[in-house]
Amino acid sequence: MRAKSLTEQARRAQIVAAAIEVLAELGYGATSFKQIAARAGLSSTGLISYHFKGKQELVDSVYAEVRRTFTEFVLERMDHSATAAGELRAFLSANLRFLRAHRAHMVALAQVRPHVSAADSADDDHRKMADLLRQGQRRGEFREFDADTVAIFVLALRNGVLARAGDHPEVDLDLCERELITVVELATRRG
Amino acid sequence: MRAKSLTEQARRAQIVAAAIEVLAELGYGATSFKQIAARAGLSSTGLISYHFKGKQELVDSVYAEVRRTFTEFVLERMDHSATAAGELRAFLSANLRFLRAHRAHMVALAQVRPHVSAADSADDDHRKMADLLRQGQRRGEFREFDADTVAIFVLALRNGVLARAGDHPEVDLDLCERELITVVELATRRG
Amino acid sequence: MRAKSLTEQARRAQIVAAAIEVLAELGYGATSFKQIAARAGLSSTGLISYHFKGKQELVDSVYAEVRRTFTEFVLERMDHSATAAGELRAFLSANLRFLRAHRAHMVALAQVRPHVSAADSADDDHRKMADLLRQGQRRGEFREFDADTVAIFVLALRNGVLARAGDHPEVDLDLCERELITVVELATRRG
Amino acid sequence: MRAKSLTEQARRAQIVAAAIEVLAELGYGATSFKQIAARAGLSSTGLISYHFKGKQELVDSVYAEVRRTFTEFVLERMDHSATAAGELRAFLSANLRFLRAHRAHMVALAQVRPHVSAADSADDDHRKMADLLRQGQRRGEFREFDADTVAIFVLALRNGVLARAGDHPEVDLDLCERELITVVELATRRG
DNA sequence: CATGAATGAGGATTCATTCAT
DNA sequence: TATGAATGAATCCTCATTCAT
Repeated sequence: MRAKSLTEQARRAQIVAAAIEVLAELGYGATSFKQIAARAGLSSTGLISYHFKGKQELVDSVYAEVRRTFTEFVLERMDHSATAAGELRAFLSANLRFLRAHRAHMVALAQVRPHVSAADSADDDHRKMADLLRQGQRRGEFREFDADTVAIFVLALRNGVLARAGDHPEVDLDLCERELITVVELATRRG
Repeated sequence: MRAKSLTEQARRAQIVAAAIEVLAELGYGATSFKQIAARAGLSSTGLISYHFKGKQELVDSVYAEVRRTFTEFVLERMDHSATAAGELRAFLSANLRFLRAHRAHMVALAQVRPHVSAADSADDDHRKMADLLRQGQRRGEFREFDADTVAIFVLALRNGVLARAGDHPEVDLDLCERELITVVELATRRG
Repeated sequence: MRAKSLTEQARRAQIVAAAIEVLAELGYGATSFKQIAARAGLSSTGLISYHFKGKQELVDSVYAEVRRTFTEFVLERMDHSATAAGELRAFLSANLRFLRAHRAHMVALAQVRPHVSAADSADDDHRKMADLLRQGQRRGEFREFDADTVAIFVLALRNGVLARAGDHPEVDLDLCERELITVVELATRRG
Repeated sequence: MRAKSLTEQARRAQIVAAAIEVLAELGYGATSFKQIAARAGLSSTGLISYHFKGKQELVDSVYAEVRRTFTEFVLERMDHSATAAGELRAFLSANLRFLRAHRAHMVALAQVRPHVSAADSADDDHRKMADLLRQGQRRGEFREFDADTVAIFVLALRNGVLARAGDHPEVDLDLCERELITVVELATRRG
């Protein structure tokens, strides 16, 4: 595993970026190396194979890149000082804002997720969310519930809203954000 | 649109059933006529083309069949006499039980949905759910919220749970069902 | 080689008629058993295979039928009593009239000719035409020319006009007929 | 519409040449990518699809190539300085000589013409011929006739002779050429 | 590094034909 | 005889990948 040169890194990033755009526009099934190469302004699909061992590595790279961008975006907007409830709220907020800022990433993520080989890193999300919920329970902010199960719910809400909003541009994201926060609060708070 | 003979219907059903299995096991991308024919014990992919005008018709038929099975299953278990809250509860219950009874159908549905040509019948679901919620609001069972938005949430919960449980067999569906009902009740009830 | 029953004959005729229509409308390449069966109101392509040993026999039958109809039509309108020049004129006339009366047959003939297996019966035409020309020469009606070569020309004119008129409905067949007769007369007459 | 590299051009030319040979030998119906690839010494039909967007583009390319060769051949042998009658004679001459020099092209042309997508360029031929005839009439070389109709005849003669000679190698092309020129002259000249 | 030509497996689909009923 | 279901070869085409330059 040699270190990647700068050019190498730049090319990979360029290809991944193009792949994200194509995935968002055409969907996974229609996303071929040809399309990606065209979008990236490359003159040969061979270059993609040169930089990525195979389609799978490209898919995984796309996934990793979207995740990285997403995580960074969310982390910047999380409220770390405060309560678990506050963090949860911030998390949901950040997600909806990410959709507004990077819709293509969001759609590409949905397209790519079923084909990612990596030990499902959606599990990471799940674990972190469950931990946050448990923390809130220990602090007495949240009622008693099975944290793993409710973690599924919270992430399901997140994913579902993103999916719906991705397909239906008419969805009012501000309204959605407020209602989502309300719903999650009602569902989790103590008393 | 001629009537289909009995044999015809049987073959189509057999092919659709095989397609559902293959979709559930291999995913949409790997579901070729070859795979389906093999699974169905057919000697030629030509036979699929003989019974279905094209891949799209097969995909749509799979979707329709899963939907039919699903709707029937859910309807049998719905509580029509009672309150909107009761109906909502019954709906969620039925969904989880369907997953237990017909896991392959559920997974195939997820695989097939993005490729269905029919005017997105996910919108049907949405509309019905929103109507149910509005009815509950008029009857004073539910608090004030934007019904269309919360409909997104309820269906998102349903879809997310099914997806998660589809991938993670260790999920305790009974527990999941109870928590889900609790969460939705907390999120929607008045007061 | 058993004699064909009446039903058999009728069925064959029906299939051939349907084939002629399809050939005229869709061209040879798009003329499949499926199309023919549909046109003939048959419920199975198998029936075609049952009545014709293979596609080739059907093609040949179509050719034979069109030829038969055509020859009969032309013969009825030929002027047998008179001069060779008169016969030639009558032949050309009859051809153009046949096009008007049976355009589908004419087009189907053109479609089918390249695929007919029969020892090219276009040669028959050629031989007969050359004979007629030679007869005219012997009688002193026609100038000296190589009859076989000019036979090619006369038939070429016939075929070309039919082809053109088949494709271009705006062609004035009356005008065409007059000019054609004039041209052939100028080209063949003595002196 | 990017410029084609030299290799690209060469391959395309090679494939087109192979297609012409196959078309001439087997006819349109039997001319598959497989046959063409085999004839061209290619290891895969995929290569044809790589160089041509589809079968239609290949067919059109074959047509264009044959047309190009043909036009070039004829133009080189046309007598531009002289009378309309002279030009007409030169045109007919050149056509017959082309058949001798490039029989395969000629046969392939006939095979391919019905499947060419281009706005029927046989109409071009027709228009040019009619113009030539009208010019001759204005100059007093030709008798009065309907130029559009006689243009059909001239081209019909050309096509018919080529077709006949294509199928029947025993046709004496020299004789044919002389007779053809005589016939056309008799049919068109004034007085 | 980058190019673009080449490869061959695999895709859906159409077709004439066969066969049991 | 007639039906319609079944067959398997053949069609064009797309794809990821490889390789010489």
